[in-house]
Amino acid sequence: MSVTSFDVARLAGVSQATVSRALRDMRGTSEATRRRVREAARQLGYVPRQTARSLATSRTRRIGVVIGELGNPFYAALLDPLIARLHERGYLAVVVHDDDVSELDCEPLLDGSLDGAVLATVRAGSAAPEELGRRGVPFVLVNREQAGKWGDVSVADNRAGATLAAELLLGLGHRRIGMIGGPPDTSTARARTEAFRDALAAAGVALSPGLVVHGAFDLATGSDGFDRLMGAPRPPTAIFCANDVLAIGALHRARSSGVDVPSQVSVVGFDDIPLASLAQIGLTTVSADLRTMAVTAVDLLLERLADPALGQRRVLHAATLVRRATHAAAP
Amino acid sequence: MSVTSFDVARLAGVSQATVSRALRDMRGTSEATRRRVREAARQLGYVPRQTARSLATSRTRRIGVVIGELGNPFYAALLDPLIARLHERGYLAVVVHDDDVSELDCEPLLDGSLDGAVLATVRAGSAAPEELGRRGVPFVLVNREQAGKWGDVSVADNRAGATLAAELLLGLGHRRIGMIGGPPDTSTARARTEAFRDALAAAGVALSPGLVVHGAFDLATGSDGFDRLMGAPRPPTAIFCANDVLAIGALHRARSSGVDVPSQVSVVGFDDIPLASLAQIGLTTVSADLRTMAVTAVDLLLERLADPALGQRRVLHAATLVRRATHAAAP
DNA sequence: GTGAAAGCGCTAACAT
DNA sequence: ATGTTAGCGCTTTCAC
Repeated sequence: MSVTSFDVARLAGVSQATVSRALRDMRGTSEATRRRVREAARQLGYVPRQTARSLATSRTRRIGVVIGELGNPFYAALLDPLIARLHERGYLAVVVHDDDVSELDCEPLLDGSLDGAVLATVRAGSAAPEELGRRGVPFVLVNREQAGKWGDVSVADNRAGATLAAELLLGLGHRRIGMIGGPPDTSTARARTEAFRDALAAAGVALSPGLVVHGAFDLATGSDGFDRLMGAPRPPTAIFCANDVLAIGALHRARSSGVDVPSQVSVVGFDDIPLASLAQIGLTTVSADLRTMAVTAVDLLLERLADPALGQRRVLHAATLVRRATHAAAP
Repeated sequence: MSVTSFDVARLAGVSQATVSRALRDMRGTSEATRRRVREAARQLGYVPRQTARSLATSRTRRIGVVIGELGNPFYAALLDPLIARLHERGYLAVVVHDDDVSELDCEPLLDGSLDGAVLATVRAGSAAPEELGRRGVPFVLVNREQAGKWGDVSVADNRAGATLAAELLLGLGHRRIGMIGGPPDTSTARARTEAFRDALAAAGVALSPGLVVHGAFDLATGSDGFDRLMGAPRPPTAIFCANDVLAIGALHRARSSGVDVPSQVSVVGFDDIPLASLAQIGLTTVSADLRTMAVTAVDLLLERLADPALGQRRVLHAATLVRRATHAAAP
């Protein structure tokens, strides 16, 4: 078929094994033969077959990235630095689409075609971490986490972040506060909702059940949630959204229904995705530093590949408040 | 190491070859043994090694997707349906990052680890198409194209789209019109700019060189371009942007510099990325139907894998005008 | 420093 | 219908 290391060997007048060694600059090959081999390889346009190499070494230099719909700007914002970092460190990203509703098919992660995996969409009931752990596939959880004895973790300090949001709104004099939460089986939605509720409670403010809605982390949930909250008998003067996508959905509906933000109602998000900083949006939000979170996840995983004996690690990224244009004092 | 088809064979009391056949439901295996083999495989948690399979068959069920920074919402909007479609058809996407400035490293596309490639970022001088073509790696160009004797093509009808934009603005009475173009070595920027210029000329309106700026397809170029155009001695009353990202950058600057769109200046984009339809943006643009373009690209490629003798094909997707809130009659 | 040879775990052609 | 055997194209001992 196409050109193999045997062809290169023949042209260079050496054995196939020497070609293999020379091309990988292994010690135990003279500079002279290296040059001859390299020249022969160049002449023939030889590219080592990765599949053969993988079969022989059990390493593929490919990492699986399990992530949701990229139409969701949050996932796009997360995937970007993941891919960039993997690329920098000499790995290719194999994207495994997880629609976040049907159970993930783990087989592509277990068939030996990957050196490890980055899981960005685990839920409370996800089987993948347990499955990968038992089979010895190294992985890291990013963004969302799940208790378990395997896998490193790189997540935002969601509790601290939600507390910052609560303190901002309380400081602005808000007392009737609503929340648009995410899926309760995600660690992010859970931690953010609970910490926000706790922080309000600490100030003697209740997060009234009638002013809390839940749904998927998407624009529609944000829009509909905004409607529901503002349609309540006594609507809130501020809304905390469990992530930016929800918040942007809420702002969308605010605009189309003639509610002014922030004079009538404040809106605060979480994540600080790139969209949030667009002039037209100017969302006040909690920054989780997505880029650092992603880079850390990749680094944790690659360190583990280098040293499988490493203990389980969990990196919590500090959250900071980003004040833009969607918050104001309570009316 | 881990469990192989030999282990399954031993447990099921058959030969390894029979395991291979049974698990793939090949004709020439009795239903009884299939059941036994499947049961043994289940018991052992056997997953066929993809690398071994690939080495034996020269097929990997993986497609490379060469694409730019996903921080750019256009690429995210394009990658989403590409991945989804590949997934639907049983393929995994291996994302090969192309930073759009340094020369792409083709090796991952040539090392036999991919059945084919989708190229989304070709430029006039890109070597990849020629390289892949010569080596017999099937590929498809999506979004941007390049002349050449290999590879199928799935692109928008950029000329027709730009003509629609010109007609819209002319119809609104604009005569002093500016343009923010993209990189001149991309087929999209080129076709859109030229067709726009031609359409204006046909109406006796000149696209004055002083009112045309070029740059990368990013927000910064849109912002800076807007500044430059509006700072001209006689600023335009309408600006056509070669894509939505540029247009959103322009809108961003318009807002922060107190220029009202569309009463003072109209802005029209191209692509209709999801962002364009956000209420806060409401960009009037030309829809290229990204999703269909992506799905078509994948289908063209997979058809070619099934039948390599197929002639070269080029699918042009109709462009339509999407009227939102950034266009108005000339002041 | 280099060559010979034995795998890696499958698929597929060839027997039976 | 099933077993035997020969690859696929590398990496990696083990000799020399």
